[in-house]
Amino acid sequence: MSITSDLLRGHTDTIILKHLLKNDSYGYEINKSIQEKTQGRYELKEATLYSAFRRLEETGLISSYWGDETTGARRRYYTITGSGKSVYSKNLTDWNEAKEIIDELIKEECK
Amino acid sequence: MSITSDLLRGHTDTIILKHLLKNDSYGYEINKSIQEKTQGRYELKEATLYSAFRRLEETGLISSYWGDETTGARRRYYTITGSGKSVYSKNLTDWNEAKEIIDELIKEECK
DNA sequence: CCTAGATACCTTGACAGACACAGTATAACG
DNA sequence: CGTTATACTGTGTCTGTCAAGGTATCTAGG
Repeated sequence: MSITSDLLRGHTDTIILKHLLKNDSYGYEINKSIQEKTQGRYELKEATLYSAFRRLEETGLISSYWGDETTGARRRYYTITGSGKSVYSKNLTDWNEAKEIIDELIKEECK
Repeated sequence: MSITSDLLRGHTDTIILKHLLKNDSYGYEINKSIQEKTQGRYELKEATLYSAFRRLEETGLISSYWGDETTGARRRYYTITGSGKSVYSKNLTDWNEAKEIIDELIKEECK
């Protein structure tokens, strides 16, 4: 991973929720998708990913079911809930605000 | 604080380093400055701030000295080191990259 | 047939940053 | 003389991330 994980910290849940907006998905696929989108600059570590699933399910933002694959490894699919969708929206808003604040606080003034 | 602290996590050091670029400063002043700049939307908790100072000093990014105030509470002033300046620059670069990655990963596609 | 690699998931334990809470001390103001 | 503002410090806790290990299935190559 090329960028420090602390900068991504706190975004894991939002990243997952975003991936589930379009359609149900499962851990491995979400992670592959993240790697492709970022050209390998970022990947969720498995432990991080699956512990995020647990957290999100416990707080009711996603729900899950086992896929009915007759072949290959089993997959646990996740669905975003209504509450998950509104948390996603709020996180997007928060992120836009945070971005501004951080920029303001760390950018060098030119004078 | 209006935004969740996890979004700011990892930026504390950079925020402090940035404040020390212009001139030496001390904890209380830095925090006041942050609150003013963000119109109270963000403040570093004292424990966070002072433990960051300790961390930064241990890793040689800043150095410190006691002010010679003859009146009022004592102040510990901090100075950014050369190494601190280059870490600051790197953090700025990292942040710009992280911003793009996060945006790409959490923004809803319109189709 | 056997093995390596890709797919897919899970658990445990440790770490580090942020914070709540508590404490210390000085000066100004009514 | 008590409150508020200034200014710093220490202890202990919480939470997200990750390293490291494990399980199981399918595919392709030798």
